[in-house]
Amino acid sequence: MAEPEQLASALRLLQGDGCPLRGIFDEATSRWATLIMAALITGPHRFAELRDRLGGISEKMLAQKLKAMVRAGLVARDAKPTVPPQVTYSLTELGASMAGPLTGLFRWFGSHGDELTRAQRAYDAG
Amino acid sequence: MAEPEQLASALRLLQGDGCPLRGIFDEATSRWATLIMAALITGPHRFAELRDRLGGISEKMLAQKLKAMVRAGLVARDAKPTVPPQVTYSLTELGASMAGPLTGLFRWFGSHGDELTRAQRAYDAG
DNA sequence: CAGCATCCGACACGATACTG
DNA sequence: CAGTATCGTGTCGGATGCTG
Repeated sequence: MAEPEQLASALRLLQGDGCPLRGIFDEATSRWATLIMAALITGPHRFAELRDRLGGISEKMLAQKLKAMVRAGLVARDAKPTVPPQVTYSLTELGASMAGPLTGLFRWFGSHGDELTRAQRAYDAG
Repeated sequence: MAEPEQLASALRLLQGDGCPLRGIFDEATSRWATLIMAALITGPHRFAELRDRLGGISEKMLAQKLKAMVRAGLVARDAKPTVPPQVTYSLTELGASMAGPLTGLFRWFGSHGDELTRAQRAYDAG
């Protein structure tokens, strides 16, 4: 197969033999994290903006996921000490570097969405 | 920002206003699905091979996820009517086309894993 | 060997109410 | 506005045992 060794190493790490990356990977590719990343790719956003842009996420989950992503070094939190508080979230350099591969995935879904839904409908029909 | 329109459409779809793609996206990027895709990128595999390669997945989840991925048209199931049964899973053409963007993500994790764990450790220390 | 059925615990997630 | 606290529930996901 001769995959590039970087991929091979990623695969090995993902097999889960107590590797710490596995947890981070699960978190970073979890349901909301990818969508939050997508929302932040276009630039910094405030808490309420993210909540509105995402569609269906609860404030609890949003706060929780954002905290985890800050912890993973993907997202930067910038809180201005004003009243009312004004908190802005943005991608860190690390997060921005992940954005590239991620938008690849998003674009793929954008262009193959029809095939997916058609395949699924065909399967259900058969 | 001027993101390519394909990405914009993907983002719009992902906002979840009753869009059917959202469900498929959640499924395809769910915990095990990405890992199963990764395992299948290197070629067809049998059930037990996948179970062993994945590390930590239960047979129930594997069967369940494989079925969902077959339904989404990402994976092909080839069952030989022998005794004992011999079932091989492989990527469909659609699945293979998703593999590209996906390996991009995997490679990113392969090369930025250290930064992630370091960032997390630094956060926990602070 | 493949994989379905059943049971059950853990926790992901949402709704609501409350605080600085 | 940006969270935190608390509670309730559904789903995720593992362990075990059984079938073709």
